[in-house]
Amino acid sequence: MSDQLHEALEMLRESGVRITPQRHAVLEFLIQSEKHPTADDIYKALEGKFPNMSVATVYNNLRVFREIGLVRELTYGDSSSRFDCNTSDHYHVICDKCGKIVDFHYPSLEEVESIAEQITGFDVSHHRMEVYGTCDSCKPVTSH
Amino acid sequence: MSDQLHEALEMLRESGVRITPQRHAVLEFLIQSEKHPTADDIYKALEGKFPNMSVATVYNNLRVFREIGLVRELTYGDSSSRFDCNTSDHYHVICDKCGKIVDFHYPSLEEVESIAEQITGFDVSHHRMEVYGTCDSCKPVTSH
DNA sequence: TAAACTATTTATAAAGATTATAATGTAATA
DNA sequence: TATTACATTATAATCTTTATAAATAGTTTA
Repeated sequence: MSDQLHEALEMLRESGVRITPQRHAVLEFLIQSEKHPTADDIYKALEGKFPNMSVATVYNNLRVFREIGLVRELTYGDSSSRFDCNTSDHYHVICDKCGKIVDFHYPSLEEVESIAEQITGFDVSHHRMEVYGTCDSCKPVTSH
Repeated sequence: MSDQLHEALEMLRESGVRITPQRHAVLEFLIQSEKHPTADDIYKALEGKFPNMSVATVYNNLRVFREIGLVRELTYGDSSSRFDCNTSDHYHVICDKCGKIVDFHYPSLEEVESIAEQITGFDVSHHRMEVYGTCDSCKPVTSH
């Protein structure tokens, strides 16, 4: 079992949240997934193991995880939210063509936050940023 | 009639798009609106003038405007898209409490784009960024 | 101008994602 | 064990957006 899963389970315990088989499975899938799955991705992936599991269970658990701070919900232009359990600071690069999402580390844009505070008078709490483009596999092949 | 509306109508003409009364009204509302309305906001705002107008018309026209490049569609965490006809480069600061959206000018983060290109191998086309926090009217009153 | 064609609107249905509800099941506690 | 609280399931409901088909209006062409 990965360290990350261990830590996550510990966080659940500390929050007084029961660790049910379904909850464990959703969490495990999220952590081992390199992608950033949608609720439906998770639901489909666990269909084999839990044939009777309800979509509502997936959504409920994702909400619990989000409230505890275990996962981040990513809302892009497309219809459904994606879930990311990598809570370390990072940004995402998203392919316009195939929707692939790649993590991308960059020093946090703290200056933007403080300038926004000065200009707008908001108490700034956080920001989000994504970069869009065409990934390697979607680039047109150059002809010679 | 505002210059911006004039320009927008000109762009529609050049694109060979008919300027119907409904289309004109949607565009006018978008331009005069300081907010960043949802499709439903627009629909409700024009109910008086066009009692028979269909929601589909609002969506259709917003799609047309977007395709021409007259408006930007903003997708945040909440359920529905918002539409912004300010096409000049700017970012948004969003209030976590009341949802207010304030425009905010900041030099474009071109460095981020080029670094993302180098790290990920994507052909980067654009990026998005929003800053979140609490606006002035939603700040708790400090007690002395 | 009349006919033909095209774009647009309307009304409605359908799709898709998410949330709410109620009943059932399961674990924790006294 | 009885009680309570939490979770899951199944299902319905909600909400946003898109699709479809019919009706309408505008444009083009003969």
